[in-house]
Amino acid sequence: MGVMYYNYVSSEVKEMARERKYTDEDLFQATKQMIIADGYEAFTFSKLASVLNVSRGSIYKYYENKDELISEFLMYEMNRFLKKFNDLDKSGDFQTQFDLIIDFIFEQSNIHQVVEIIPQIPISTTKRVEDNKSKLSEYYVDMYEQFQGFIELGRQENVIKNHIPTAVLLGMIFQTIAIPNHFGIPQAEWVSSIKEILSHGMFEK
Amino acid sequence: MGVMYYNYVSSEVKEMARERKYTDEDLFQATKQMIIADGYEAFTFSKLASVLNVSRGSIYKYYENKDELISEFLMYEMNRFLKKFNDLDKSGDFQTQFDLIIDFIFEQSNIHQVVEIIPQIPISTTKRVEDNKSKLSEYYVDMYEQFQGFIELGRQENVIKNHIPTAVLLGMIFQTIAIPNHFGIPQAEWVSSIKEILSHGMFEK
DNA sequence: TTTTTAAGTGACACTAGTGTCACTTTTAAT
DNA sequence: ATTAAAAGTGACACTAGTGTCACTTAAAAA
Repeated sequence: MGVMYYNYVSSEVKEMARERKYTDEDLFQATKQMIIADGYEAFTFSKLASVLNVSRGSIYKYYENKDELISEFLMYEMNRFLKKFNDLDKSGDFQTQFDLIIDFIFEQSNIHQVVEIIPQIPISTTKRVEDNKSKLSEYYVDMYEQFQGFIELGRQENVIKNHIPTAVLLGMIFQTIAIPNHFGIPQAEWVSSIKEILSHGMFEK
Repeated sequence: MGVMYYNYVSSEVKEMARERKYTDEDLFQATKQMIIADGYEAFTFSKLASVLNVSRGSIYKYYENKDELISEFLMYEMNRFLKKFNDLDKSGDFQTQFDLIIDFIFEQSNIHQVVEIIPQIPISTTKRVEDNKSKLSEYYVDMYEQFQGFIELGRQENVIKNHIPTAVLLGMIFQTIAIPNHFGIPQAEWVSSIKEILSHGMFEK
């Protein structure tokens, strides 16, 4: 079963005990920063506890270990991403949606670094971690299918070249958001250049 | 300066002592596998020693610590890559070179994961590491300039769109080689699809 | 055969992180 | 005020890795 949070709503709960020093959001936020900065291996309970200004022991009240915490964090992030994605306006034609989706992916650009963590979680001893891992791969398939539908629309409208496999198209779109902008080109120019290349290539016709 | 290797050639050396159990190439090869598989943080002398079937202590004969070993490994890899790159035929027109270079980068696709390690080496206490880090950034600039020259050629021949910044073009080219081919599309189709998108985009004209 | 010397070993003391748990603190309900 | 119970703490025993060093081994040269 799950942990009983301070804001848990249930007729069973008669007492609330003391207030928490940090919310799940605080914890996931800190986790995200740490994982984006230094990756999965460098993440430790010790560092997390010191960022949150709590004792390391208190985190064990909610998560048995690092893998469990990170798998819960990934669930939270994936959920958040998919919810926002589903809220996008799907009514326009392909060109409109293409713009909307590329802009959205750039906005959510760290989802890339987050998703890359999934395969790094080792085979776990605890059920909660294994459950989360299988749910995460479902989410991944869900996301892939959404994007596949989008590509399908492009093919139907004869905007997208039919001989290029969907996997390549989606791979390109997702990978390009991770290009490091070392030279600090302004975001607007950066995004529009990438849209231009994805749409019509680098070459003059 | 440096360590005296078993195959060191010098009039000073009168005796060779025992043969080494592993060459630098063995060591760098193992290091590469480990870093590509699990990243910088997960790399330990303990694991490396057990892969090489030697005692951990013997590695300290050649490298003071992990940072030093990895910085030496990166020097070796960068050197190897740049040498091969310089050997490419630079005589053809832009289209010919474009094909040659994309194919080459795909062949050397793990250079990407290797180069990404550079900024992860922390500020070091030892001179050898700091020297290597500054040499590595020189190599990086060198590499960047080579590719810049290539883009320049494309612009002169009016093949490449002039309004797209070089940083975006190079970023695109380098990033696309890292797209994971999850669905196992045959290499030839994969590469030609990516070339097609880079050159003329995903859209029908 | 003996000597020299680099290569390699494994034990030692050390550090950073883990997971646990008896204990203290805080709060809401009685 | 008292009490129940979750939140939080810090000390403990443990594990995995680090860096060092006196020692053993092997091979080339004398």
